[in-house]
Amino acid sequence: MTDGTRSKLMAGALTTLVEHGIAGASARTIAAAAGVNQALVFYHFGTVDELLVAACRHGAEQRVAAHRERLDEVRSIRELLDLSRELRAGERAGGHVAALAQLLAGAQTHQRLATATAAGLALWTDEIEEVLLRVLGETPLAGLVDIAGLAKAVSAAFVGLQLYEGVDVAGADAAFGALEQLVGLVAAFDELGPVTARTIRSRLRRTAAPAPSTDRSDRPAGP
Amino acid sequence: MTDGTRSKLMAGALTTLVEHGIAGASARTIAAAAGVNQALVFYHFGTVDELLVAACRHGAEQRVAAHRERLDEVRSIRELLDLSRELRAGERAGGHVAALAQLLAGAQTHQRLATATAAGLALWTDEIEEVLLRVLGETPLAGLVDIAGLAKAVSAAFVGLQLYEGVDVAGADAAFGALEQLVGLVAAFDELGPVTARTIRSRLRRTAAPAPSTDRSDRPAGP
DNA sequence: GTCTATAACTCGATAGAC
DNA sequence: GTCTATCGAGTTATAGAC
Repeated sequence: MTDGTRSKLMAGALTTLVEHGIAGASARTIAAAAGVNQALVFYHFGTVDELLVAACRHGAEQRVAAHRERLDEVRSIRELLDLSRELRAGERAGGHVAALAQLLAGAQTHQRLATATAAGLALWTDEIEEVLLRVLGETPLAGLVDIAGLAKAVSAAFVGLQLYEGVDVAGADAAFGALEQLVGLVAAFDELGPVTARTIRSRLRRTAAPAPSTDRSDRPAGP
Repeated sequence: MTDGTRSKLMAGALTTLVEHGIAGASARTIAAAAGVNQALVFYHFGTVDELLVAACRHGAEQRVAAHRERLDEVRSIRELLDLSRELRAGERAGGHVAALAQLLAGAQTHQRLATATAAGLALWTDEIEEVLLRVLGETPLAGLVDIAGLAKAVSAAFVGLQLYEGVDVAGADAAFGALEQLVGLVAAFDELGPVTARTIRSRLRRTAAPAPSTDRSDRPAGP
């Protein structure tokens, strides 16, 4: 299951993206990382880009599947905070988001990669949306912000923070810290008595944003 | 001022990053975009990487300077929301954040670029931090979250959202929309009577996050 | 399926004329 | 400072032996 030249090449592609970036992801470096002959890239995938597309799909499915159980048992904002810390710690070792970031950078000027990365990211946003709905569903926030949009924002922001961490570790720590404080506030807000929450909710609703949309007209699109 | 081969090359480098990505930013393509001879890249900058470093620095300084006036006159969360919409609209045309995103992707595996992009990003985070301090200073939020960290998070998240927009425009719209609703809530919160705000503040303080740090031990660092 | 060999090309970088 | 010409290395991709 972990073997087979195709799998080795896809895994090699992902590690190459992390170690050499999208600019260094050539058929030769990938094949070297996979421990197979360079010509096999073209035999199995036709082009390097197609290998990257396959690797993106494969990697995203694998990672989401690996975390699904853990995601499904999140029931509160506090637990969500714990999980996000775990995910970040695991990411330091595995570098899966780092690979996605490189693919996303390459996708900006490459139609074929764009649809692939959009699909890969969608796997994450769908999962995150479910969790957010479960966790924020009973919160005053639920009626006031578009949870589906928020899930997308969270995914995209995480990629940006991952890139930032690559050039300024201390800065990224501070950034994550501030966001944790922010989420902690929402949790505290949630833990206020239901009466207080109801009061705040009605007062906010009077002054605040437009009603959240329930549209479903999203998904992929090329540049 | 806009002329001189050096300037043309730096401008050419930035447009090349947007149009061909970091993977396609070669001396030849950059020189073509700048309308000058390929050998001049090496005469003026020694290597392509050094040109990218210079372009990063030049571009960031130029963009921050171009927006400083506008940033300095932001006095409320609502105005901040308006400005962020303007910035995003301008970005669609100019692609300056898109270039930064490509540099950041390249920086993940390139020490020299890492310090340059970290410095470029720091120009933005410093500016954003000032604005956030001015706007959130009197808000209950000020004592509860680290504003410096929040500024870094905002910058990094914006880069991530820019990359996301490159592969899913509708998704990015939804993401930005949700974030606007969220910020709108903070604004509404801010506009509640001071008495209500005080009550909420004290209640939150009891259950919520740790005290914000005032540390200054951040800035650049290589991978 | 996997290997070697190689064609056709682009890359960074330099030498040298002007 | 700017140009042409070019070297050597690395690139995608294919042909053909095994």
